[in-house]
Amino acid sequence: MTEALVTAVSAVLRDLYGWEASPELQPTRKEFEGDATLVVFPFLKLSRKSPVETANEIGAALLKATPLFTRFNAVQGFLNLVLASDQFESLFDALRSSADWGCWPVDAELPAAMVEFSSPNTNKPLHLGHVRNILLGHSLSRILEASGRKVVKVQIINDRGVHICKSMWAWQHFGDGMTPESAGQKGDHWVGTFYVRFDQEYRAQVRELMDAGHPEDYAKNHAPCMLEVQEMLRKWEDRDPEVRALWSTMNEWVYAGFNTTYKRLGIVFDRNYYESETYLLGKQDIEAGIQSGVFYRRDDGSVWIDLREDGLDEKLVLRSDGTSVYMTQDIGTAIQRFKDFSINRLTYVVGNEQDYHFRVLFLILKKLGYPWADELYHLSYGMVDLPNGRMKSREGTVVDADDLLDEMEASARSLSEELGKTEGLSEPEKAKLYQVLGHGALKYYILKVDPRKRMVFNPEESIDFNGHTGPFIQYSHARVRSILRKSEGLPSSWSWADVRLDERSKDLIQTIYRFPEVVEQAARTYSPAVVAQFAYDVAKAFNAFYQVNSILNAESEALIAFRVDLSRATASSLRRALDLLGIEAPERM
RNA sequence: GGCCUCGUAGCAUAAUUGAAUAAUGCAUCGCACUUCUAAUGCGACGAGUGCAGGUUUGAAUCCUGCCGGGGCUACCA
Repeated sequence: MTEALVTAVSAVLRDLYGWEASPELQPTRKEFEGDATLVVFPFLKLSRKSPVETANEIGAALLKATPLFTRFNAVQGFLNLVLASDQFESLFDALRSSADWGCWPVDAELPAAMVEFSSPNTNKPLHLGHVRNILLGHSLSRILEASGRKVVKVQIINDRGVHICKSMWAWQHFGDGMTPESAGQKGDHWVGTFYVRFDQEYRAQVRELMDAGHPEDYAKNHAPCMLEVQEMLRKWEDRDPEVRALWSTMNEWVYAGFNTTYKRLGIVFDRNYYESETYLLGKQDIEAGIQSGVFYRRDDGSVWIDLREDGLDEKLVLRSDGTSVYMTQDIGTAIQRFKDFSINRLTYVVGNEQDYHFRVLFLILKKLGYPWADELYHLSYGMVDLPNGRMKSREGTVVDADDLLDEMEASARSLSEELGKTEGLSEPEKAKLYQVLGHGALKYYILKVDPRKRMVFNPEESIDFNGHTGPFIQYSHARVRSILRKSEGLPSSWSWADVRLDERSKDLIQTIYRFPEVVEQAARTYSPAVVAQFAYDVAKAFNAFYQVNSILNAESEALIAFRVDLSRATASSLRRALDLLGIEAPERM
């Protein structure tokens, strides 16, 4: 709803009842006549009349006060207002006057917003869970940019610790000196096989020790391979050149693999943080915090914070031997980031199993007195389940990201060829199209769900191209573009004097008009799902319009020109909305 | 045990953060292509929102209890 409507309605409410708050106008449900609806229940105590009488009273006053409305009807406590046709005309004038309707100009003065996402470990390839994380992080970044912020995208790579030492140990023993190239494997997958190989070896050794009569605890702590891995970790920390060399070689393999997947998904980071460089951060901040009384040291030397007054527990921030825990490092890294960049906001895209961690982290930073602590946000997304339950690596049900993308592209190919839609395209064009469609299906399937909710990933539904899906929206876009291509050279001038709006056109205009509010809401609620819903609404509204209105064969030249303009606005809104989701909009499909 | 979270048609998701007869898609059944891409549109069928109370003019949304799923509860997060 436009400003004008809201101000007109509030003026009348002030006159009538002395009501000062801003009224809530909502779109009228389709089953009633009207475009905007005012809920009148809140005014009953002031009007001291029945809901219908009150609605009629307000409606009559509005008609008298403003030309914005032509009619109204009162149904129970709902006042349905019919907008004057010229209101839709000005909506359309507004939305097509802007070259990028829906995107707010970037405020260069404002510090950037940082978004951390993906943040993988370097011991195994990316899987479906990372995919949700990555898609959310990327889309959120785009949405924040569209809402007028500069954005800094970062990931923190967990490149050190026992996990990578396990892979290193296994490669030393079973790798035969082979590299991803010589093995013909993607680097992250290659390293991942050694992580798995280590686990097999470890379990065998534990079993052996137990068979020799040792208790389970002992066996787990004394398996030779595990002792060697721990020794390797110690050497890593002592910067042993040999260990460090192998470590960086294997991590490089992994990064090459990750980068291939990121590139495929269209993901770019502005800055990578590596734990090997940040894991010592935070200790000084803890010391400082002890001085200021935020933390306290126990007799054994460990350092804690007492959050019981805040409804949480006591939390360790430094071990008794002086080494860090994750919290220590996260405190230091957050502080570091505000030094590294001119930012005033930091969002972590991390699964909801870490809700507690982030509550504590943010609270600690607040207590340490950082003014930006209020601008930290944990976009806590739900786990991705498969139709038969949770992904379990031990049961081999983990969905690999690369495999998934392959399957999506293959499905797009077979479906498109079955429909015979790709005649005349070169093979590279086809490959590109199938990638765009397959990824579009996957991305939309994941992003249309509220990030906070746990979701079920059904492989069969995810490759669906009909209904509430990415390809449906892409298809709608392609159809509009096809019409626009054919409209080239036709007369393009028209005026409102020659055009009267039908209901479908009004719906379409009203839908597209919401774009800026949608972006604002998506940014405010950190929810790409809001944009996903909008894109679907636009596609549906256009298809409904298209079904009953001929565009290129409309009755008059003016009407053709108008409808072409409306189609153009539709296409660009669709393209931009999809772009905010990280989805490409093909010209034809 | 404590804390956090979720429970909406057969399935998957919505519901502008408290408003109208709970929306959309899939599935099922039916209708519409000599017309700008039918990967489309239109219609039918299908839930009263886990259960029981409460607050409110009004509750899927808020409160209480119970049932059920998930997460966290380590000097790992």
